[in-house]
This record gives sequence, structure tokens and C-alpha cells, in this order.
Amino acid sequence: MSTPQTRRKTRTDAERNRDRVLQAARVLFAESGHDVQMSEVARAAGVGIGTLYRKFPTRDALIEAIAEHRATDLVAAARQLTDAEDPTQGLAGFLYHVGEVLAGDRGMSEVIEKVMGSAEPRGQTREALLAVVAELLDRARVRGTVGQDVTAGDVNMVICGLAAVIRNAAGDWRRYIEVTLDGLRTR
Amino acid sequence: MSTPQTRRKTRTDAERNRDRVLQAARVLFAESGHDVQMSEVARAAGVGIGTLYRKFPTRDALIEAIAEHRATDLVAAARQLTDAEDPTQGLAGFLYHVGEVLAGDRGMSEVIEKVMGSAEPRGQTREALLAVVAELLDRARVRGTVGQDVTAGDVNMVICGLAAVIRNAAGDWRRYIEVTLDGLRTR
DNA sequence: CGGAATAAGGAATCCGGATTCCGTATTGAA
DNA sequence: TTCAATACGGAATCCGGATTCCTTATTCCG
Repeated sequence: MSTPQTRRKTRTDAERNRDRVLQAARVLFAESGHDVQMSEVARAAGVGIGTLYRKFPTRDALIEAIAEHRATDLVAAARQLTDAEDPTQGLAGFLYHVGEVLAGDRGMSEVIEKVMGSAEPRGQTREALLAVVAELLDRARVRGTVGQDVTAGDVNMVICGLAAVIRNAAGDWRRYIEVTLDGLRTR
Repeated sequence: MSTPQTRRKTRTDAERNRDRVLQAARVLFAESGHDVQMSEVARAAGVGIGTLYRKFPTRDALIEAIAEHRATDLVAAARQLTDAEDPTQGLAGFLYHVGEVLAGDRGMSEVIEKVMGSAEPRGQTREALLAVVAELLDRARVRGTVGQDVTAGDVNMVICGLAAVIRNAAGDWRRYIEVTLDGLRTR
């Protein structure tokens, strides 16, 4: 009815450029956080600013796209740990994994800090992330790996703090995890 | 010899305005953090932008002046707890005090996060702050309030995290302190 | 191959804010 | 009261970036 399918399909080079941009942005954001300039991204991607903007109409759109992607990865990792049996894994394993990821991705540490920190339901993926963490927590609680009264909020705060510690290059973040994990256990 | 003391002393109104600016800036920074506009500060202080700039040649100078002041307060508070005997006080008491302060001062939470997070020796007051925390830690260690192997770095990370938790309005920061404190105890 | 449909490029523009400048208003020592 | 020394005010300027717009280059369907 309303499908004048006269449109050709996306040009191949257009798609290639989109990938280049994403790739470049991922690297730059990971290295220096989200305050990288759009022109930097364009240059790194070997693309004109105009092109960059056709792909992502806004700086935030670009950040969002990448954050979403990364978040998905985290959720996937979490799900895997959800099934694992090894107690070393589960919540603890996830925290270390997150640490590893954030330690190598400044931009992500910024995102995670906000996601775990704020009460904003922003995005389904964010939602999913919180859900999986809650799931991980439940399992840990059953196993007795963490105190019975530990809440998802507690864990979120710990993760929020973890992000800050890493982003500020505080000290040994693994140590931070050890401490907080012990704290959650004690409760 | 070289003192052509022909200079009059600072005009009274000049001094008054300086105070107004500081006062206004304190309030605004506390409310909304350091991204407040200079013009905002000037308006709130009931002063022209020009005047604001004569007092503080740079946005950072203003922020610095206030941060320094606040940091001094914290150090004082810490020193007091250093002498207290009540175990409830000491390190634990300090953490709660810091929480209380940061919860009511967004700008300060930003500063603290950096100070405790980074390894930059910036400023003698910052230096003093770190020193007092270390002192507090030592006492706690002796009392057995915290694990024998807890380092100043560990505490700094916890504080850095605390600042982030509060700044992002995460959850109940007192709870965060409870958890981390337990963690430090366990170690 | 030929031309319409798409995309690429990147200079020009727009914008929010910080900082500067200079004419005017106050202050206070004589 | 008088006048030089100081301080005030705030419009004008400067700046770093994001975003837009229009010209030229590619792609790919027929």
C-alpha cells in the first residue's frame, strides 16, 4: 500500500564509513572519555565531519550508540556468570569483569557511574544491566556469598564507586573490589 | 627602604564585595556543582562580572579559593576526631562527617573525588587532608577497628567512591559507608 | 554506459560562556 | 570639600566546539 519501494538499499560505502566512525569513536572514547571532539573522531575515522554527522546527528547520539553496544556486552557477560557454578564467579566475577572493562575504557566508566548512580530508567539495555546485576545478587545471596540483607541498591553503589575509583586512577581497583566484597559478605 | 607605603589600604567596599562573591559562589557551587556560570555568581552576589573578575581572575581561581576553604574545614574536623576517644568516632566518624558535608555540597563532592582519586600532590591543604586521613587510619588500626593490612590508599579509594555515590545521588550513602567500613574491618 | 539517488567533504556558521576593556562611580587622605 | 587612587559595571570581544549547508564525488539501477 504505502511502500513506494523505489528506494535503493543503503550504499555500501555508506555502511563502511559508518563502521569506521563507530570503530574510531570506540577507541577514542575508550582512551580519553566522552569529551573528545567530533572533528577528532571524524579525522580518526578518515571521514569528513559532514559524513560523521549524517551517521550520527548529534554528539550524544554517537556516545549513546557506543554506550548501548558496550552495555550489551556487559549484560552478556553477566548472563554467562549467572549460569556459572563456580562461586568465584557470580557477583564477584562480574565485579572484576566490570573493573577490567572500565579500566580499559574511560568513556564506559563515565557511563557506568551514571547508570549505577542515578535512578533514571534510561534505555532498555541499562534496564537489562540493572536486572542482571540483581539476578547475580540473588544467586550470591542464596549461596551465602553475600549477606542476607544486601540489596541491589547496595551493589549498584559499590559499582558506581568502582567506576569513580577507576576513572580517577585512584589506586588498585582490584583492592577496592576486595574490600567492598568483604563488606557485602559481612553484612 | 623600598616601601613607598603611599598605597592606601584596601577599600572597605572592595572587601565587602569580595565576601559577597565568596558567599554567593559557595552557595551556588554547593547547590549545582562547579559548572555554574560566572555571570550567575556575579548576579547572585549582586556584583558586576567585572568586579567578580577583579577578585578572582579566573573561574578556577574562584573554585580553588572555595575548595581550599572547605578542605580546611574538613581537616579541622578530622583533627578533632583524631583526638576523640570514642571508637565510634575516629575513621568511621570522619567518613560519616564527610558524607554529611558532600551530601550538602555538590561542588565539594567533585573536588573530593579528584583529590582522593588522583595522585596529584596539588596544594598543601589537600596534602594535609590526606595526612589526617592517614593519621585517622593509623589510630583505627591500633584500636583494631580496621584490618591490620588496610592502607591509606584503600581508604582514599573508599572516599573517592563515596563522593561519586553521593554526587550521582545513587542510593543511601550511609549504607555505602557501612558496607565499606565492614570491608575494611574484615581485611 | 548515463543519470538520478545518495553520500562525502569541509568551510562557514552558530552558540554558549569565559574574559577583557574602558568609561563611570566611590572612597578616603589631606 | 577635593582629587587621585581604587573599584565597579557590564557591553563588547574572544574562543573553542558543535552543527549546518551546499558543492562535488560515488554508487548502482536500468
